[in-house]
Amino acid sequence: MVVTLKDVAIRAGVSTSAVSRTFTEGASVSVQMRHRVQQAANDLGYSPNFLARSLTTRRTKLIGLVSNNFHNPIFLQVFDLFTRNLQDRGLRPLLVNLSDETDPEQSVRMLRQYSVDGVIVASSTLPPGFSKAFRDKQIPIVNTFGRHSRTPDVHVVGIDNIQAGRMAAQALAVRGYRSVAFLGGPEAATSTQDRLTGFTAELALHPQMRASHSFASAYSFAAGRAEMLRLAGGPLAEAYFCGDDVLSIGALSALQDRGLRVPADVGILGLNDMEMSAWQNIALTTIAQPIQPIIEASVALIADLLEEPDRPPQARLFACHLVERGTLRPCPSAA
Amino acid sequence: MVVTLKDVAIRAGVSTSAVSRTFTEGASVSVQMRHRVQQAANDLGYSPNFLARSLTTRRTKLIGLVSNNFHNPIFLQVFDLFTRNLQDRGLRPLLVNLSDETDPEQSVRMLRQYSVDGVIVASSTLPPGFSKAFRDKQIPIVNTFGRHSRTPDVHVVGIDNIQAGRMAAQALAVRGYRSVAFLGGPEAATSTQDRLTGFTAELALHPQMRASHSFASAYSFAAGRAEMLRLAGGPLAEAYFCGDDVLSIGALSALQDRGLRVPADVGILGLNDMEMSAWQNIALTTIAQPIQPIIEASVALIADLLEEPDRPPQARLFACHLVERGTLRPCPSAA
DNA sequence: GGCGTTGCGGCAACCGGTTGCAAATCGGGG
DNA sequence: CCCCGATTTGCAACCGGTTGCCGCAACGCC
Repeated sequence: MVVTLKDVAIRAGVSTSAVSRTFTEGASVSVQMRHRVQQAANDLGYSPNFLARSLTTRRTKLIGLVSNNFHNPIFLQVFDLFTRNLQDRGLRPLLVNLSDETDPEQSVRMLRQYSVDGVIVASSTLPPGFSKAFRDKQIPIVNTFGRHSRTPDVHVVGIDNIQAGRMAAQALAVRGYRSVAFLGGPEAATSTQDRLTGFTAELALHPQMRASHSFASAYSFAAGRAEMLRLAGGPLAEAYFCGDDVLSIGALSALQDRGLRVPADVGILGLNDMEMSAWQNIALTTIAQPIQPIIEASVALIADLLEEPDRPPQARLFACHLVERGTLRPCPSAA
Repeated sequence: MVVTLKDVAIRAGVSTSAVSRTFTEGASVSVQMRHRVQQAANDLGYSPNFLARSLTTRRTKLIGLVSNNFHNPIFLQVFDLFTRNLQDRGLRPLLVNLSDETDPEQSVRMLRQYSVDGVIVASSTLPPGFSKAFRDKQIPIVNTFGRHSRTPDVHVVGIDNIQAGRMAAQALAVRGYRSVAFLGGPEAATSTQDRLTGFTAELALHPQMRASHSFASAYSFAAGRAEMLRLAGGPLAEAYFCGDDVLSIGALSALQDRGLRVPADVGILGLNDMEMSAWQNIALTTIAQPIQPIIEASVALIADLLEEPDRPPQARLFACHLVERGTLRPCPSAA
């Protein structure tokens, strides 16, 4: 049914080694032999079985791509970029949905059973023990969008969330807002904590500003909207730095419901710059994560780790920048 | 380094067959033996290598998940549902990004090289010849969101786009719109063609209605916006049935720019009911595809095909329903 | 012509499992 | 106690490849 190495060998009248070698980069075969084998292989429509090959080479070129957030629209771009970049290097993403119900342990075992060459976790909330399980088995792992740390226990690629928090505070300060607030994502997420830390630290340098904070239950539209509706029951701040774009848009919708105008009555600042934030009927002012460079770096890193697995864990961080649209009042210095 | 079957066999003092059998469903092993082996396996932290196993069983439990649209936000839900449903059945999605640049032929070969048990193509624009390549190799394939046909050459799960087009026309007719238009996706997409066909056919039953149509260059916000901006250069219809939600939102943004109010000045009807359409600051009236049932059925179908590959190709279609929100004027009968 | 290199190709073992078959074991009935 | 059938276990071949090692032939050189 399916054409194997042996079939090709028989048809070409050579040994199986010869066939194997013509399909192996840099193996010692003469041009004539290679030609003859390729002829036979073409006739039969042969192509080598990667899985059988992996048994001896110990390389599957499979990369586990793990995410636990399939609701934030930003992840569509993320998947697009990951798959393209991996494919360009001849690597194949084995997608794992690590939603709340699924047991991390089990995913770890599963990925090992498929002999993945490496794992990319695209999440700002890596389950504890997850990375360790892979390190113990010498499987390269990269945590994209992970937590910044000077001494990470796993390779991290992403942004410095503390710095992003500071940038948000500065953006609000320079626009003359006096009372501001942080509307964060889930309190337990490290990204939320870090952004708040940076935000608060920077505001401490501006004693004239009053700050407060609260948390949404998830990085989602519904959660952002619910939290802003709750806040609108009392006195509002002049501007809100939301933990994420999708939260921001939820908040915008709540404000709109309450008859408040943005940015005239309340300012909103997001973080991520997902595609929808640029939609003209949303026009969210936001702090952009450079997603493309982050993902390119992640894939480059995992590819390097396949060659050199013992490189010590390191955090590779990219700078954010503010994208000015229509949800904060203009910067006086620009005016 | 890595624990193998043989290691377990030695530690338990039994043959490798015995070990293999304790890890095989329904194999003939005594309870004592199973116990003894499991003990040894636990001590060593052994779990079987799926890829090596697949060599003899000819089952990898890998399913190729192919998409060529990573820009339509609806696909985030699609991926979420696919991965969960596949995982629940012990199947693993090997993700393939079949973007414009990538050669379909190559993807086919790649998937064969990884010995996928089956392939799901989540696309309304399956590249020609794609399905044939798999059928020739006896690899089960399901085309989710594929084209309806009474005699499909591949299993299709999705909606009847012609019917959906009719439903759109009815929805506009019953709301008393007299001049309507179809703002479709790319003209070459079968989904676009079918929706237009149904739309036109239904309107033929309403001689008092005037209809026209045009196409956006892609199923994207930018394309929808650009096309509506172009249309707004001339006289507009009273209502537009857009090929897709993301097009609709682009169109909404264009109308807003032109100072037109929806639904007071122009009506917009989408198709898909993606998450963002329900966002209160968008509130798109749209025809909902029952995505969850479609994907559940797709996964169930591919699972069945693994057992019974020769089942003749069939189209499994689900009914759509209208979701009333804020972009069409109310239905007089409801008033 | 003899000899040392060099390059190429085949043999056979191996990667980590599964499985048909036959041998070993066990229990029960006569 | 023996025989028979059912159950359990081990042997060895096999899945589809790769690769270390050795032999062979061709080549260049003296």
